[in-house]
Amino acid sequence: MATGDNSSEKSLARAVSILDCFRPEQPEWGVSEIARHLHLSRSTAGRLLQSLQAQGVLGQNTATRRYIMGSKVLTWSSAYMSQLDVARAARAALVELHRVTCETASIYVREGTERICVERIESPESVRVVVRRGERMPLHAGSAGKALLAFAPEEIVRQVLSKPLERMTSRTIVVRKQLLKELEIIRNCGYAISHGERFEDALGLGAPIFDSTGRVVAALNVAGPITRFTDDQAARFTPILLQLAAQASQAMGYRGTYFQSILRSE
Amino acid sequence: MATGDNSSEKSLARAVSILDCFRPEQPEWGVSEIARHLHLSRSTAGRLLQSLQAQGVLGQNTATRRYIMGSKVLTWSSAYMSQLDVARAARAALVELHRVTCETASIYVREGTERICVERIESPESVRVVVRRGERMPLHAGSAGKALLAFAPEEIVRQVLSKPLERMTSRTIVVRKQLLKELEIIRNCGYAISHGERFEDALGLGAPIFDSTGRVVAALNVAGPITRFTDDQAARFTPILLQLAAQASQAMGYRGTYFQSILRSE
DNA sequence: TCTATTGTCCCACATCGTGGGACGAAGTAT
DNA sequence: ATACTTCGTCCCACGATGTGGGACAATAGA
Repeated sequence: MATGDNSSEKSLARAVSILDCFRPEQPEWGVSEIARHLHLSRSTAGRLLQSLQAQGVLGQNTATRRYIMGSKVLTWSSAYMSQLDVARAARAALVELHRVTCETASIYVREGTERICVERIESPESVRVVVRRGERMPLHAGSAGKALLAFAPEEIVRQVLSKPLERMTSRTIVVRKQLLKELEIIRNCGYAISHGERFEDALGLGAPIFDSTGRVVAALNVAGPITRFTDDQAARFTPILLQLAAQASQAMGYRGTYFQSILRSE
Repeated sequence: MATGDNSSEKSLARAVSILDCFRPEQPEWGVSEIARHLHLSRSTAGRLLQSLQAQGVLGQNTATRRYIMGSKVLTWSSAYMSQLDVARAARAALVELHRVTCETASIYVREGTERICVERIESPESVRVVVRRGERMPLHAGSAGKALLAFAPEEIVRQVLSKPLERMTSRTIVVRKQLLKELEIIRNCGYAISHGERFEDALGLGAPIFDSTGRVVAALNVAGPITRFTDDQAARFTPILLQLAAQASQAMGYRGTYFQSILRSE
């Protein structure tokens, strides 16, 4: 997956792997640095970087001559977002969830056996859960991940279980049987709760968003530090979360009665 | 600018122009469609699209075989954002501005003689100002644009004035002298106001954010439909906007007294 | 049903990308 | 200050790599 040499275009593949080097942890790269990192000659690395800059994909710190991401990728990502109508449909719910809870609220979609944060509003508090748009996380850890997994096709659950469940914190569920039981509970409750399974010391709530065909297309999530986001708070927010997930599902064209049956039984 | 054939890499340039086709207005493309649009042979277009998909840059609607943006661009854009520490420093201000006003709040940075929306929280209302991350707009129209321009280097002002000022709405300032006078006023007030200059029927407020060297690095903006966002409201929100711009500037390392002098004189 | 258009595959050709090496500039240690 | 390393860029000959035409089956539309 790291070196997908499946494609024929070599220079293109290299350009992509160059772009992949630019990450929040290290947003700036020099020519030789890239060359070393990707085992390229400096000529090649330099020329590719120049080309990418000429195309506006990369920018350059004129002082240090080091390269940084360019603003073009923002435009691309907005194209991605608009095609993902989940994000559009769920945005109102996201804003409302954030307004009510004042905690970090986010939306995840599943891609294969991972989930990706496609939108998020962070808590204004200085101690908060931080997630970045585009960040990938596992499905088995964290409320949003479990919510996605609980309603995913069986095939996906099988794939997730076929590999060892990576431990993210001391409370991550790593026992297969326990995870399956948890997914069952989630299907009954309509939401998932995570006590520090993904981030130590954080509590998270997650609920599925369905589309018109009844498939899960996303998970709505809110998470905060346990010092502030207590179980009492979580209990208060749960019906709101479900209400908003129902509303977002409706916006996606969902006409089923899953949420009604859950909310009635509460 | 459309066909930057400055770069040597041909396939790379083509790949980039393919990616540029994916826009919110048309997020899905077929092979032949792309080939026609960019005057490529179907073989070439198809192969490039396949490669881009293999790299994870594009996705594919398996039913229609048409291509869409892939989630990788989200990761790239988060690298761009993190390198832009403006966004980080100003996020708290953005959230607060949105919370207080319940209108669409956004952050713009200048790039050449344009501005780009790098972050935004949309109003939960159904009638609202809509801007997309990565969207480019002119500097002379709209509150955030004028705020950026008012504090930009003279060279930039000259460049903006050297071309005709494009009319975006009936109220856009298109007379050079009038724009210069407006910029003067903005420097005195510390903020810019736009009555439908960029979007017809919208009112916007914009304030500059400075960094440690005293240069403007961004503009903080809030905008809403005039039916709801009246002049009275604007007057109430102005000191808050200035306060938040001051706070964001401080987070960027600004130690000047510009905002104090403005806020004192109010 | 027939027809037009789609996406994919194959292949010969030459264009385009490649890496080695040389160069001056900038930074670092002595 | 000098010597040394490391930086980004440039040049160039070689050949790997990307190219477009055409054929193909599959699909969509009439």
